[in-house]
Amino acid sequence: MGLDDRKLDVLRAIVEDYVATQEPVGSKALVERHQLGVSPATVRNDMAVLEEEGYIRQPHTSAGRVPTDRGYRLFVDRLSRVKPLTPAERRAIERFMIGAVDLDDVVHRTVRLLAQLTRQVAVVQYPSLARSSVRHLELVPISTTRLMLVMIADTGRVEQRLVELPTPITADDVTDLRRLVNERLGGRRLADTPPLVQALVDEVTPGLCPAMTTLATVLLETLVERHEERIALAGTANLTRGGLLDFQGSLRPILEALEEEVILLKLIGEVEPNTLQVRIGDENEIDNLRATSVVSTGYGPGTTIVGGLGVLGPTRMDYPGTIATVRAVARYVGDVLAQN
Amino acid sequence: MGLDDRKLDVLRAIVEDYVATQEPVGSKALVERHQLGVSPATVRNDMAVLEEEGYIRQPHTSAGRVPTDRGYRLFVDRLSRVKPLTPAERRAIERFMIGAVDLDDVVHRTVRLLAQLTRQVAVVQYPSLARSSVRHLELVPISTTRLMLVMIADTGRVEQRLVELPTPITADDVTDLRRLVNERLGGRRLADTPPLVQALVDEVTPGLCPAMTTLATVLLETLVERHEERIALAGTANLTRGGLLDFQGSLRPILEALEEEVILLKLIGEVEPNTLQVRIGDENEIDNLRATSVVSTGYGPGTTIVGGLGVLGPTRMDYPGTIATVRAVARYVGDVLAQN
DNA sequence: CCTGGCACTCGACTGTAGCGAGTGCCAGTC
DNA sequence: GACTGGCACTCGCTACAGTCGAGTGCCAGG
Repeated sequence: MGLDDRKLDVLRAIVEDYVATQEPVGSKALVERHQLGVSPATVRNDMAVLEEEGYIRQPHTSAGRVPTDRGYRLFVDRLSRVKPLTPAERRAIERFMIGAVDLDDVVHRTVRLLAQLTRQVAVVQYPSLARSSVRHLELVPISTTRLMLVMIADTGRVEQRLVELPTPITADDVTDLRRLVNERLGGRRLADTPPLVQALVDEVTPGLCPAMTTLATVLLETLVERHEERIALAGTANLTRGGLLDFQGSLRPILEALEEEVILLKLIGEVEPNTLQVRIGDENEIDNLRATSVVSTGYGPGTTIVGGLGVLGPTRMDYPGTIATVRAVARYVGDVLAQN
Repeated sequence: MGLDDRKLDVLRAIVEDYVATQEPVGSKALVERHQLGVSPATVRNDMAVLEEEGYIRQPHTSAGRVPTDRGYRLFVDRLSRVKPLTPAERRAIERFMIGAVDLDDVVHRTVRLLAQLTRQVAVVQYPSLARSSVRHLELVPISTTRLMLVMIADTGRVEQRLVELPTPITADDVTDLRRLVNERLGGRRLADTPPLVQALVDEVTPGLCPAMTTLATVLLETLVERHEERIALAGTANLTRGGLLDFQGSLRPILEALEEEVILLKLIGEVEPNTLQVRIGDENEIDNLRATSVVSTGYGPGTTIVGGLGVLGPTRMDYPGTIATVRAVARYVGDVLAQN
């Protein structure tokens, strides 16, 4: 397909104008607002080609052009120029993180910051347990047949769970158990623990066996299998910007999708190192989100990745700006985590 | 003001029909659908009086009547008949809680259950720390100058916070500190701890004094003053039911309000024992929520109250049903908590 | 005090007409 | 061969007039 430079310029201009005005853009307006150096008629010819190739379309016969998902894709891949953050934005990012006291706090601040800067819906995954190591396991006796199991991961996450023991247990037993599980599991990656946990049961003195078995079950179940992932969300109110013009008036499916943790995880959880993903409209696998775009990336201390974060908005979004912000915030959060 | 029984019947009929159909209700339709035993003309006269008194109003001159906030208020206070839960609802509530493994789980399940049953936005406050007692304080050494402080409350809540020590500390020191804080604070209501924490600093051996001071600061700051309250939210998608007819098309302010924890707390956090609150439209103090009603109550094991829960929806809501559901769910959650 | 009847109001809907932004095409120019 | 100006055409949007009907208020009579 012969898309010469000018046609690409035209596409870029269309995307930029449409994103800015939210209105179909016509040939005349285009030459007025951009230095294309040609007449409207020429632009119209280019537009006809772009439309044939599926990069833009006309909402109605007598309206201007609007980019298609494919058009946005081309724009993102080849046409968008990097948009550096403004000093104000940089300052906002830095100021925002000062005084974060724990992981919860960091995550909450991050998600709000992202929502505010991009003026879109922001999603931040807590550091994934699957990518964490055990820093410490604490057993707190609640009663003789009840323990509170607290796991502290190296990423700062803390998970707890009540353990109902089949037989009573003494304080000394608890100390033994605590030492044992920490010896064997401490420092290990959570993903590697299942076989080790199994082994623990065989290793324990007969008297502690029932307790250890229960404990092992809980460990495996809670920390490895079940809702191991947590997610924070902010900025849903931003969906209503653009007064229902985006999303053809129905926020419903989007809000529904955003309530499902599983879906959110799919959106931002599957990240490759050093990658920033942009999923535009139809490229999203979730039907409810076919009218939205998602910009996501991974974050973590240094070069490792412990979780994902991103934003979701109308396909008509400011891609260069959003991409720059998401990338910057991810990097910054990584730095904050590295300090701990 | 002379509102005889029939006028009240008329008001009730208007509220019920309007809630069901979402359309202004006229005199003719009213006599057809309810056994009022009088003619439309009579009903019209009654309506005129009700309108004068401010209980109903006409959207346009030639339309039917719609209840005002004041009308709903009267309806809720004096006219609504108790609507018992359906067996299906009872079953849903019970089935929902089976297998809840910890407090987080209980809260999440509850909020989703509420949203599902009432088809509205549901809000559940975690058991308030202010109303909790300290069950156990755990100090986990992360490095020689870092401790993880974990507080376990009797309500099941677990809060953690990283403590950055000014001077290194030995494992034995940690043991001493742990014993000391638990001795003095264990079993105490969190609200009563501040003076005790202060006293702790003076009581410690000189070598531990700097560490204890820092620890005390963190304790006071995190556990008593700062974001001590947590909140879970679900069902925002339900705001879009009724296709933008409620809320005159602008979800914006509502979504914005729902993102503010402080606001949510105001909505459901201030509860008297054994009370169920209904705030209708204008009765809400928050401007953004003037078009909504909130039904909330407290919950807790036995007769004590540890937190609030409730739902938020359009003023045009099924009050009897919502009230019954909120009450039932609150009671049920209390029972679940009592078991722990 | 209730009722049937009647005139009236006014929003919702329909159909028509004019406007204008935007297009596609074509003949002419560099 | 690529670009341009001109022109006819399309079609959504707005305004306006007309009709319909649900619903009302009022009044006279039972």
